[in-house]
Amino acid sequence: MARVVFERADVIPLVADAFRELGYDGASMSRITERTGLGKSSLYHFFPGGKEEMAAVVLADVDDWFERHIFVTLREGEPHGAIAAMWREVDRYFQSGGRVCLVGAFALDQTRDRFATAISGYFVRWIEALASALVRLGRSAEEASEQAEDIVLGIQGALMLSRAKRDPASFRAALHRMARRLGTPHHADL
Amino acid sequence: MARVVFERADVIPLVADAFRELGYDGASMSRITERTGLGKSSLYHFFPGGKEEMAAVVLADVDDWFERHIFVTLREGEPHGAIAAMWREVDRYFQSGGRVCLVGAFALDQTRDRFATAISGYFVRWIEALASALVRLGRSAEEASEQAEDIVLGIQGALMLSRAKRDPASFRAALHRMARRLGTPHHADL
DNA sequence: GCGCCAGTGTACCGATCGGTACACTGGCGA
DNA sequence: TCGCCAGTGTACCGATCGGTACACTGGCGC
Repeated sequence: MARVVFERADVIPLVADAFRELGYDGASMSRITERTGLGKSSLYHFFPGGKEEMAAVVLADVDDWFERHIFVTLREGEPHGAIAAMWREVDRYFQSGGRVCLVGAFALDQTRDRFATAISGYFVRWIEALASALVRLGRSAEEASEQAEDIVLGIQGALMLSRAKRDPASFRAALHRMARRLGTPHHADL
Repeated sequence: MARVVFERADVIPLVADAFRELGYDGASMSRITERTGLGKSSLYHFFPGGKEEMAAVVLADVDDWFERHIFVTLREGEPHGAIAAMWREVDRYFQSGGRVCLVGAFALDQTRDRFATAISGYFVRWIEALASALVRLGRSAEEASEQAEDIVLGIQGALMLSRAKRDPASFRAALHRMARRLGTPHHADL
């Protein structure tokens, strides 16, 4: 009787998808169970703290992904290349508009208050990292941080709008326009 | 014994606030009850269809507000004035970043699927109305609709970001930058 | 002055919520 | 080979979910 056995690292992305698509309140234990294929006992084995711990871990995992794939490069890499890489990674991570931002989703309702520092930290660090790359490109600190904020806010808005219109393709188009507006090189095929 | 008696029109904005702040799933009947001050019986009296009808009515009410205060003017008014009015009304409606967009909140999770046409219609009509004003300003149809999409998406993103950062003031700042980017006159004091 | 009915409060329904208890299975290290 | 323990399934808990039933109140139209 071949039984499927998971370990924690396998489970996190599955739980993340459930929260991302359903929201914190919409993701009931039974729905998480359905989507992940794990029973409640397995879920509570990995996350003794229950739903709240699941969400916290998932949030930290998302943050870690962005930190490693985008923020670090933005802070330390060659700015033009780092920004071009950001466009690529953002498009990839959000599956060209097929996926919404978990952090953004949590930010909108009262869930924000449970995870306030994680949520604001994610956005603040993204903006600061991007601004630092822009500063290294010669822009003033003020201009850089305004532009960085506009980009991050634009990505979130583009995700929401493409989902609202059921038009994932509009996400990529918006990404292209933002890249052009920023005035840094980017891959035409993104 | 002075008892408070509501009528339907009074109740809609109260229910709207509950959904806006809690999301569809987060807004349980008991929480709607607390926030509105109405008992369940009164709520079901006004909305026999329950939660789903409440959300549908509230969505239609928001749509109607934007249609009357923003979209109509955008479609038919003098373009510069109409766009300037849009900035003002948007800032007012969203209480300078103190309030999130109900339609956007519903768009992110599975709630979108319940109210798909209402949600996409709201954004599509906003974008088209704004684009029409820009066309009347002499911009090409393509340029106008791209710029309109960027503005609407930017407003949504700015709302989300200001809430995530707990920094309502950043919403106004983002609004100002968008207005400047659009290149149409707007009130400096918004 | 009286009847109607919009609006309300209270009590209740079965279903689902998040969470716990506990017995079990099977692969891996000693 | 055997014991341990990470991982699992099943059954259950009280609380809360969305929704219903029904009696009541009081202002407005006649």
